[in-house]
Amino acid sequence: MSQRRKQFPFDEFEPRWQQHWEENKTFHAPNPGEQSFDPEKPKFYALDMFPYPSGSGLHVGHPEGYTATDIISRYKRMNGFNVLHPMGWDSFGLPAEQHAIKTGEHPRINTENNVNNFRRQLKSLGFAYDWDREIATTDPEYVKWTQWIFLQLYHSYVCEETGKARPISELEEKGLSREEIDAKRLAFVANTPVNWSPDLGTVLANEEVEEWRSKGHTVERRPLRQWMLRITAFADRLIDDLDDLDWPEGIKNLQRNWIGRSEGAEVDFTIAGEKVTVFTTRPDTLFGATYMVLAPEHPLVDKITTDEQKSAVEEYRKVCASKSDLQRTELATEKTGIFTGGTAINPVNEQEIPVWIADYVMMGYGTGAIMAVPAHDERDFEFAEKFEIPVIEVVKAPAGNTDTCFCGNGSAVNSGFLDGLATPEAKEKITGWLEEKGLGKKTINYKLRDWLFSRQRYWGEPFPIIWKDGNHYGIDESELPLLAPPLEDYKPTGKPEAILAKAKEWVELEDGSVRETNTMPQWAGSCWYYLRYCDARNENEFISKEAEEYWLSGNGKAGGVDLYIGGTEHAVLHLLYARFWHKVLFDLGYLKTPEPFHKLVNQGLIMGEDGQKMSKSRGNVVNPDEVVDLYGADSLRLYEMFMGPLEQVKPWSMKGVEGVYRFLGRVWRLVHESDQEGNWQLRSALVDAKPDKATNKVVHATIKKVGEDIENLRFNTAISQMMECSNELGKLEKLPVSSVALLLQVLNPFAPHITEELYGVLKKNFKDLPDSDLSSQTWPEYKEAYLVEDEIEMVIQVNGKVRDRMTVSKDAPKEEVEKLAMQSEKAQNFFEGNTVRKVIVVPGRLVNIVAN
RNA sequence: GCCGGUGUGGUGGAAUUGGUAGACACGCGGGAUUCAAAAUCCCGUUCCUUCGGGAGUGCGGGUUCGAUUCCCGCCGCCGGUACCA
Repeated sequence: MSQRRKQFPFDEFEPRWQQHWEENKTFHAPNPGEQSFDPEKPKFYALDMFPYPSGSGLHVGHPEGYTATDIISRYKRMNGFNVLHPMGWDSFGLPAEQHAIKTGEHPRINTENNVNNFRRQLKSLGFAYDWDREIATTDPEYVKWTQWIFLQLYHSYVCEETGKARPISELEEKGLSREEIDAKRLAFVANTPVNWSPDLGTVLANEEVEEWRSKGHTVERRPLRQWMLRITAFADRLIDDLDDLDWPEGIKNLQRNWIGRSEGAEVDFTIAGEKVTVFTTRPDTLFGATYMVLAPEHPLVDKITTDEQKSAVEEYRKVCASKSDLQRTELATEKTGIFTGGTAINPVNEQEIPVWIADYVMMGYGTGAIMAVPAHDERDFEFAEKFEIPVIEVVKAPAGNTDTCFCGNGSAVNSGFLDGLATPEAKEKITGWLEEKGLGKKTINYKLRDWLFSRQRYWGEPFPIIWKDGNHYGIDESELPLLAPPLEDYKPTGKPEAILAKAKEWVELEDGSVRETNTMPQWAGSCWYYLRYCDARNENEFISKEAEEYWLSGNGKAGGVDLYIGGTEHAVLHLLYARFWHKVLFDLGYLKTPEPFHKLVNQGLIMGEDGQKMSKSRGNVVNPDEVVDLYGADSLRLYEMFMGPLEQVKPWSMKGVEGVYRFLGRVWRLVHESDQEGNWQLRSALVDAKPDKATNKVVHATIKKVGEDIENLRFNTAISQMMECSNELGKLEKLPVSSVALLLQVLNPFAPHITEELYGVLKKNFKDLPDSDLSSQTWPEYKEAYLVEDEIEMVIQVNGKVRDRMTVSKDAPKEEVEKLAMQSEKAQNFFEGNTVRKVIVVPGRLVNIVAN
């Protein structure tokens, strides 16, 4: 292939056009206040999930989503929108730090090298980014505002009445004590069991544990003093507001499940005179509770265990403690547990039931204790079977149900005053009864935990916090950004102590106070980057009011980003965290929309040519540089979009790239032909003449379809339509220039280089064409009149099977169409001798003759 | 187990307010051009067939004049998630 002559000189003109766009700032999006800003223009904000600039550079998965937003952006621009289409770098991260550990070199250097490589690669693909807005989360100016937003969280609490974030100063005015205030902050310090990874030298958020475990790192639980963000205070809003977003239903569900809201009741049992509260979603089954289970770690276990059970209980607790959470769930093929010897009193009927401990009850969810109703809970049922505990039916299943353990809604039985009530009513009644007697209350539980926000790493934003006399204080805004000092040695301390503790001079301040040494997780920067793009160079605010109002206006929609494209891997973490921060800033009055991203689209993974996930170890990774080198940027862009539907998983194929490359070659040869020496010259078939009917039809059908397909993100079918169009134009002996120009114009968002180049050739030779680049022309309008045909082909079916075809006038009345169909000899062969029962005429499509 | 997605030629895929299944490409076969090749252009390409036709969109039913599309019941694959009480 490398020996082969190129079908068109992409290596010459692609870099030239890229330079042209850069020098002319063609894709600069003016902000309010700029001279070229036009307040009349509607805005469109198309956002890509910014990449982590890894050392290995871009792979072909990156440009999939980027090309999609690029096509939309160019298309919207041509339709008169002021388009915000930015790019930046999520540049904090562990690999740069590990590089620093190995080399002793500051991670900033490695990060910058990687960013430079990524930028070079992206520019070589001709994306219409406004590079004036480029940001990196590691830039000191960016860190400044990340820390500033943290301080907003630190200085805020959630008002219980309104559920909204409010400034801490309100609590001070009310005269709350330091402790009381600290207990309400959105950013707070907690001494809780955390996920500590010795070999990573840091703690992890619950959400991150699985990812790192799967990469082979160990994670253990231990209590540590950590910074947390009170995301649980926003749980309901994070669920409810999903309804207003145009997101894939699957992603919304993932978030709902992650937050895991469940309504139920807390019920107080009594064990040895002590109150023990359990959480249940089925308070209506209280009469069927035949035993109780505590989590092995439950603090009451020691107290209630009888002497004869003591050693067995100790033994069991030890086994549980040695298992990680993962093993505990993975090995859960069979229920295990131990009787404590103690009993609990069921508040509803004063009955004594045995108390067990078992590892299927988790200390971290609900209250760490459950009432077990084996008749109506599969886990309890399995456990009761194994340990021969009585099973009492308290919910009558609807007729016909054959479940051995019925867990659905039915009507209450064996339940005293609840008998006969349907499950929902029974729930309500028993909850009311419990509340009346002071034995329990209605509660909502969430799986979502508060966000563990501190890390012990070097390459992250330091907390803008100092400690004095055991209290923490936010530093003054004027001291931002607070950057970490360079270190001699970036190795983790090995202890659960942050690396920054090594920088004694930086940590210890003159007045005796010390700096917080933890840093923020990588998520911090990506929580608000879409805001910064709107006003990337603002030195006084994280975003100006004017920029915010213009770019992030939802225009009636919940979120200001009009289109956000990226991978599913961020379905929960990034998208949940960013929504959380956005809501805090919204409550505090800095933002006008309650949600960040109105429309979200997930691009499907691009697999290797072998159908496997691309990975270095499999050796099936395709580097875009290689593709650009062989076929050019336009071919890569076009192929990425032609592969299949954007959201679908699909395998890479170099043969497929060659296919679209050949198509672009044919487009090139609509305008050029080769002379004797093999040089390209203007094609002699090109004429400055009016197109005929058929040509107009295909060209205008293409304008229509491509426009509609872009709006619906169906790029693959848009491209096949353009292929058909160019195939048709290629057959013409006299090719009207205006038709070629129209094809180039609709192809431009997909393949911007070759189309601009060819249009440049055309306009030089045909002076009637508009004298400007395609990128500054408006999207062409199609003429409906060209699309309709006078004569149409209709199918003749007999009993639903195609037997013949006929050509009729488009205005032919039904009766005439039917008559013509009945006259078809081919059709007659199939219904001869049978009775014609009816004839169905679908105008413009077919006639079906039903006969038997 | 639960949630979401998906199943169409040798391959990627197209077609859904129910109306010609396989658009557009890839691959393959044949031809033109060439000393030859590459590139290019043209033709063919779901399967079976006694050449009349018949079958066909994961499988089995149903609704309908007509189902890839709607309904019921299964199966496979991909992704996520899991003793959450």
